[in-house]
Amino acid sequence: MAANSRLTIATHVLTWLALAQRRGQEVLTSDQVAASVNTNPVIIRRSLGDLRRAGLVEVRHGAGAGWSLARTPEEITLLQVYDAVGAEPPFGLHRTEPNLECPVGRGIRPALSEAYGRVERVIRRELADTSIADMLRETLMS
Amino acid sequence: MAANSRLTIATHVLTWLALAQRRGQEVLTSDQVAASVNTNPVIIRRSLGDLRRAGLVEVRHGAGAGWSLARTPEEITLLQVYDAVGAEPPFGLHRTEPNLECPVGRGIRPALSEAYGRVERVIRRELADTSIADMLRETLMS
DNA sequence: CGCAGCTGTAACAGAAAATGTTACGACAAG
DNA sequence: CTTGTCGTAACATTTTCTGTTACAGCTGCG
Repeated sequence: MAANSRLTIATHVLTWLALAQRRGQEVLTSDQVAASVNTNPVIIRRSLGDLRRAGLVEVRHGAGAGWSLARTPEEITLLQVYDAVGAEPPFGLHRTEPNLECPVGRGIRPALSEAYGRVERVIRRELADTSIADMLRETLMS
Repeated sequence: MAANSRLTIATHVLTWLALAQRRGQEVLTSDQVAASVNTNPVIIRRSLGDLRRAGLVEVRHGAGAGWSLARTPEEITLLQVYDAVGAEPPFGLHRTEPNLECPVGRGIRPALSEAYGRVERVIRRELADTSIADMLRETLMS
C-alpha cells in the first residue's frame, strides 16, 4: 500500500460528517468518527485539525463538543482536501545532489521539475472535479 | 521529499545513456552512471534491472561490459519508465479495514478507488507525452 | 463554581519502505 | 584462465507514517 493514506482518511471523515449532517446529527466526536474509520481517535483529531486549519470543518469545545462541516458537501472538493492534508507530491527528486560536473547531473533536476509540475497540474485539475457530495452519493450506492 | 525517487533515478540513468549514445560511447558501466547520479552502483544496477526487464535497456556481460538503450530516446516515454520501476500509486486506501457496520465504512473504498483511478489515468496520459529525448533536450538547455 | 466530556498536542513506540553498503558468485571477452 | 562487470543476497541506516498513552485546556451544565 502507498505510504500516504491521509487523503483517504480525511475524505472518509468528511463523507461521514456529511452523512451525519443530512441525518440531522449536528456534531460528531472524534471517537464516533474513529469507530467508522476503525482507527485511533488521535489519528482522527490530527486529520480534523488539518481540515479545520483549511476552513473545511468547525469544532465545538466543552461538554457536548464535536465536529461539523463548515460548508456544504457540494462546496468541498477533493483538491481542497488534498491541499489541507499537505500530502507529498507523487514523485521526489534525487535524495542526494547529483554530480554537477556531469551535464546530465547539472540539468536533470530542472527538467524533471518541469515534467513533474505538469503531472501535478493534471492531478489538481482532476481532484477539483470531485466533491464530498459526489463521494457521499457514490458511497451510498454500494 | 517524497518516498519515491525511483522514477527520478531511472529517468536520470536513461537520459545519461541517451547522451552517451549520441556522443558515440557505446556502453556505460553502472559505476560510470553512479558517478553522475552520485549514489552507490548497486542502486543503479537495481534500477537498470527494472529497465532491462521492461525492455528499455540492454546489458552486455563479461569484460568490457556495460549498458545501452534498447530503443531510440524518442521511443521511450516517462510512462514506460513509470511502469518499469513499479512505483506505488500516489494515494493509498485505508491501512486497516474500515468498520463495515457503518454505511460510509462499507461504501467509501469503492468510491475512493473510482476517484483515484481517474487520477491515475490522467497521470498516465501526461507521462506518456514526455520522452527521454524531450528530457535530454530540456536537460542540456540549462 | 466545579464537574464532566471532549479537544489539542506532545512524546514515544512500532512498522514499513526506501536507500545505502558490503560481499560474492556468475558470466563473457580477450 | 584472467579480468572486469553484472546480478543479487544480506544487512544497516534512514525516513515516514501510524498507533498509543498521557495530560493540559476549554466550555456547557448543574
